[in-house]
Order: sequence, then structure tokens, then C-alpha cells
Amino acid sequence: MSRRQFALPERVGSAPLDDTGCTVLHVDMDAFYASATLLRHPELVGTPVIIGGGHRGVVLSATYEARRFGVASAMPMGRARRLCPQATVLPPDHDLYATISAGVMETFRSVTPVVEPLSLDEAFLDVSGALRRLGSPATIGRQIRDAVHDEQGITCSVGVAPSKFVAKLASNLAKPDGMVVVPRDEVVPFVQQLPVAALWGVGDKTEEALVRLGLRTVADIAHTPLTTLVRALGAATGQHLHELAWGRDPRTVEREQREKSVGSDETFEADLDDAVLIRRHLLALSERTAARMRAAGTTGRTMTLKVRFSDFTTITRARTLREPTDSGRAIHEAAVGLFDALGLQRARIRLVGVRMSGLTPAHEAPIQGVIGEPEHGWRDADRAVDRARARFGTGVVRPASLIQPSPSTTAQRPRDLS
DNA sequence: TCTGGGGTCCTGCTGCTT
DNA sequence: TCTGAAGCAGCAGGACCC
Repeated sequence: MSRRQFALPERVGSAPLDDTGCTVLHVDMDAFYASATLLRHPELVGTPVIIGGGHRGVVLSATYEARRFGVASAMPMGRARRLCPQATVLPPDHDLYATISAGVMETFRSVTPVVEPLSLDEAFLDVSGALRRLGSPATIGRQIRDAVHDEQGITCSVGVAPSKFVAKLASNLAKPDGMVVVPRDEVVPFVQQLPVAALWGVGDKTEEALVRLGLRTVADIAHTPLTTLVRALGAATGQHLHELAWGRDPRTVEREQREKSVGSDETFEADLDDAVLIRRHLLALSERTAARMRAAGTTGRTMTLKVRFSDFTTITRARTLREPTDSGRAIHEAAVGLFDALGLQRARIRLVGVRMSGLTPAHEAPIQGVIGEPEHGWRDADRAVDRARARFGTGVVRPASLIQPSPSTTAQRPRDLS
């Protein structure tokens, strides 16, 4: 679901294209969250619908009918509502998206085992091993589009090219519900006619820096000395953009992508300045992060606390623990330690977050017992909680400090295991 | 206009070790 | 014992992606 839409001055021609060597496919669902949500609300098909929520939230996705009014992904909800007041606003349904995504990825894997998911709604496929069985890359692209539509009831767009970067540009151009093939010998003219913002890795800031150099198209970048780009953008970005500007992208489609960090953050409904309340939110975030790590069978060693103030300035503080952990209690201890060390005197805080990095598979992590902790201590309790949540739902067991006092809750009260 | 939540990667700085 | 250089790890912040 690319947020940066662009158009070519001239669309790639409709004559049959030579797709020899174009073994990389980028498949991207069209307005995925909106299309998926409409499967549950068929009466809204053909009308403007915005997926998002909360008065401080942003647009997660919108139907093409809403996009015609200027609504776009990541736009603040307030602005989206003003642009398209007649739109129906629906909250996201992440379970539904995960289910559809799993089905789509299964379809991809029936074509080729070399599938690299980028997110729930898009993936790269290397189809070089499927050509003899299924036909040319463009033929395979058409088969995938038909299969996704028939099996999941949503449409997707496909880019077919010799490299990942160009395939991604092509699928963007094919939207919605189309396919674009970029033959190998057309790669350079194809990329060089694009605006600089079309390049992967060029966001607002980099675009500004490039415009300051007088560079507006990818061709401009290609014909700028590498030393100039490196001076303006840094070594990695400068080199990266120069390579892309000549259509060079040596990355291959990778099946396994190991996660490098796991975390959670939360924007409050209203800014908070009460340290007690903030510590409580940190506990919930720590528990959530730890539960996800345990579900993934991983532990983390470096804990990073993120704090965003009401003026949107953001700071991070990190602490590396003596040993890796997947315990919400240990993460919370570290988070509170870092938060308290900030010494904030009733500063108004908009968001807090915790993230664990330095991930190691749990079976390789040297998790040592803590002096004074019973042999079957918090780790066993955490696992018992995980099992209860898997069986009865995520809200069934919570730390006592996260339970909202309510006079009428006795029978359904979450059990405290802390 | 007023900015989510999940991430990755890069850069520059600092402090520790050799 | 002190000092400087080099290498490295950790940290903080920023930009970017979907």
C-alpha cells in the first residue's frame, strides 16, 4: 500500500512487451484495508469509505471514491472528514485483514516458494523457478490477479520487472487493478522520467534536499556526480539513490525476514501529565510487547523508551539489560527507570512507547534466575497468562494496576496474577 | 493540517577497551 | 602511570517505509 502515488508523463505502451528476464513481481492489494472492510459491508461498495478512527488518528485506508475528494492514507482524520464529509468512517478490523492477508500469501506461495511479504497487503515474488510450469512472468502476473480476485474478492495490482525496485514502481503505476511490465532494456528510461520522490528512500526531507540541489527528476540524480549526492545526503543515501537512478538494484527476493525489534506505542486520547497514569500505560505497553515476544519465541536485550511531548518533539532513551528477557515485568521496570530518570515535571505527554531490540530466539537466550525469585516464578506466570489469553481472549487476565475499578464487575472481573 | 502504529536503517556522538 | 589512537558498542535522533 504505497503512500506515494505518481504518474508517468506517458503511460507504458499497450503493445505486447518483452518480459524476458523480468522475474521479479511486486503484488500490491488495491486500497487493501478499505476493500477488505467492504467485504463485510457490501452495501457500501461504490461509495466513499474511510478506514480510521479516533479524533487524533489518521486515515488507514480509503476507497477510491473517497480518494477522489483528496483523502489519502496517513492523512489526519479531521482533515479527511472535512474533505469528504459524506464518507462513511469505519474502524479497522485487524483480524479480518490478517485472515485475508494469510490467504493472499498462500496464493502467492502456490505460484512460487520465493515470496517476500513486505506488509499485510504486498509482497515480492521471484517467479524464475515457475516459468516452465506456469508461463511467462506477465502470464503469471495475470494468473495471480485472477486468483486473488476469485479467492478473496479483492483486486490487486502487479509490477513485473527485472528488479525489486522497478517492480515496485511498476505496480504503483498499475494501480488500481492493473499490471505494468517494464522490459529489461527499458528500465533506465522508465526510472529516469520519474520525479525524485518516486524513488524508494526519498521522503519529504530528502526531496527538499534534492530540490535545493536543483534535482527534480531521477534523470537529474543520475547525471549528478556521486560526490555531490554524498555530500548533500550522506554516504549511504547518496550512493543508494545514484544506483537506483541508473536502475541498478542488486537485492534479491528473500524468503525469510527476521524481525529486529518488537514494540508498542500509544497516543493518548488527551495529553497526560500524571506520572502515575503514564507508568500504568507503560505497564500495559510492556505487557503487550512481552506477550508478542513470547508468541514469537524471541527475547530482547535493549529496551528503548519513546516519549512524545504535546509539541510533537520526541525523545528516546535506551537501556541494555544484563540478559535478554521476554518478561513484561522486566521491560516495565526498565521503562519506568528510564522514564523517571527524565525528571519530567508535569510535562504534557502525547505518546509513550516501548521497544525491545537485540532480539535472540528464546531457546538460545541465556535467561538466568533472579536471586529471591521462586524457581517457578514470573516466567511460568507469564506463560500461564498467555495460555489463558489464547483460550479466553486478550482482556481476560491483566495486572491489577490495569484494572479499571467498577462497582458492578465481580463475575467477569479479569483475574490478577501479579 | 496537525500529524497512528508497526517497523528499518543511517548518522553522529560518546565512552570503553586495547 | 599517563597519553593518544583505533575499533567497537551503545545510545539518541531523524528519516523513511507501509
